[in-house]
Amino acid sequence: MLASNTRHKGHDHPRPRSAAVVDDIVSQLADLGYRDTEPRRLVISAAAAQGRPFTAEELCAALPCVGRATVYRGLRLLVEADLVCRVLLEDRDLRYQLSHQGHHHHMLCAVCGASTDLTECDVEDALREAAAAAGFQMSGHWLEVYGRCGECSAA
Amino acid sequence: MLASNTRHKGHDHPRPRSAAVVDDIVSQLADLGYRDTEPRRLVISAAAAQGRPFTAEELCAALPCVGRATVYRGLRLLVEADLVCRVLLEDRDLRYQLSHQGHHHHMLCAVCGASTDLTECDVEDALREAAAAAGFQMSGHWLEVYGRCGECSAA
DNA sequence: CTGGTTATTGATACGATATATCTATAATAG
DNA sequence: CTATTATAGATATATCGTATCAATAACCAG
Repeated sequence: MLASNTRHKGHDHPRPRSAAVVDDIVSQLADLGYRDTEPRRLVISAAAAQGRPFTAEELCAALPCVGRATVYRGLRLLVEADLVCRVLLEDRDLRYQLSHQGHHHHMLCAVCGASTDLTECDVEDALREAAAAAGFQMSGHWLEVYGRCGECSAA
Repeated sequence: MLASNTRHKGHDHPRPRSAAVVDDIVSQLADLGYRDTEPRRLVISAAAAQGRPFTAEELCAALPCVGRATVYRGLRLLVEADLVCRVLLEDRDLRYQLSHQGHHHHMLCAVCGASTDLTECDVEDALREAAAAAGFQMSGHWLEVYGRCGECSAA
C-alpha cells in the first residue's frame, strides 16, 4: 500500500530497476515511523546506484540538489535502521554500502574497490571461544577482510 | 650504544621503568633512520604511560609543552613503524596503543575501557579459507573484539 | 479534502580531528 | 666544529560530521 502512494509526481514512465529497492527501503523506514520524503528517496536512490562502497561526500557530490546535512542525516538514519552498513577500508577511510541484512562481513578488493559479502563464515564462534579462554566475554566484533577479488586476482 | 648516548640531560636520577621501553622504541626508530629527539621521547613516554587505549588529543593534553603537530607526527611515525597500533572502539572512536608487536587483535572492554591482546587466535586461517572459497584472495584483515574483560564481567 | 501538527529540510555555523606550510632549531655525519 | 638535514612548533588549512533554526512538506484527524 505504501508503494502505491509514495510517488509524489505521478509520471507514468517505466521506473528504473532501483525503484523497487528504494520503495522497499522507504517502506521499512515508514514502519519505523520515518516519513517518505523526496530528498530521502534521492539519498537512498543514489546510495543504491553506487557500484561500490561510497563515502558520504561522494553522495553529497552526486546529489548537488540535496543539502549536505540531509545527506548525512539520511545516511545516519539508514545505518541506524540497519539498511546501510559502514565499511572500513584498509587505509581507514570510512565508507558506506547498502546492507544485505543479516550478519555478514565484507571482503574488500584493493584493486577494483569492490566489496563482496562474506556470509558463510562462522568466525564468530571461534572468536567467542578464544576470547572466553582469555576470560573475556565477547558481545560483538568488527571485521573487515582485505585482498583481491576473484576477477582482480586472476588478472 | 644508542641507549648510552641518548640522554641529553645527564641527570643521574634512577630512571622510571618506562625509560627502558622508551629507549627500545627510540632505538628501533634510529634503525629506521629517525632521529632521537626530546619531544619524540616525550610522546613515546606519554604513550607508554597510558593504561589504556588513548586518543591523540589525550596525548596532546598530557604534553602541553609539545606542539600538537609534533604529537600527531610522532604518533603517525610510531604507527608506521608498527610500534603503536590503532584501536577502533565500538563507537568508532579511534585510539592508539603501544603495540606488543607481532600479529594480534584487541579485546576491548566496554566497561573499563581496557584493551587485552588476543594472540592465540588463528581466525586468520579460517578467514583465508572462507574467503578463498568465495574466490577472494585475502591479504590482510582488521578485527576488533568487543565485550567485557574478566574483571568487569565478574562484577 | 482540508487544516493542523510535527518531522524534515537546507543554509549556515560550529566543533573536532588531522595535515600542510614555513622558519627556526637541533641532531647527526664527517 | 661545521655542514647538512630532519625535526619542532606555530599557524593556517582541509576534512568530516553535527548543531541550530526558520521555512517547508508529510502525515493524520476530522
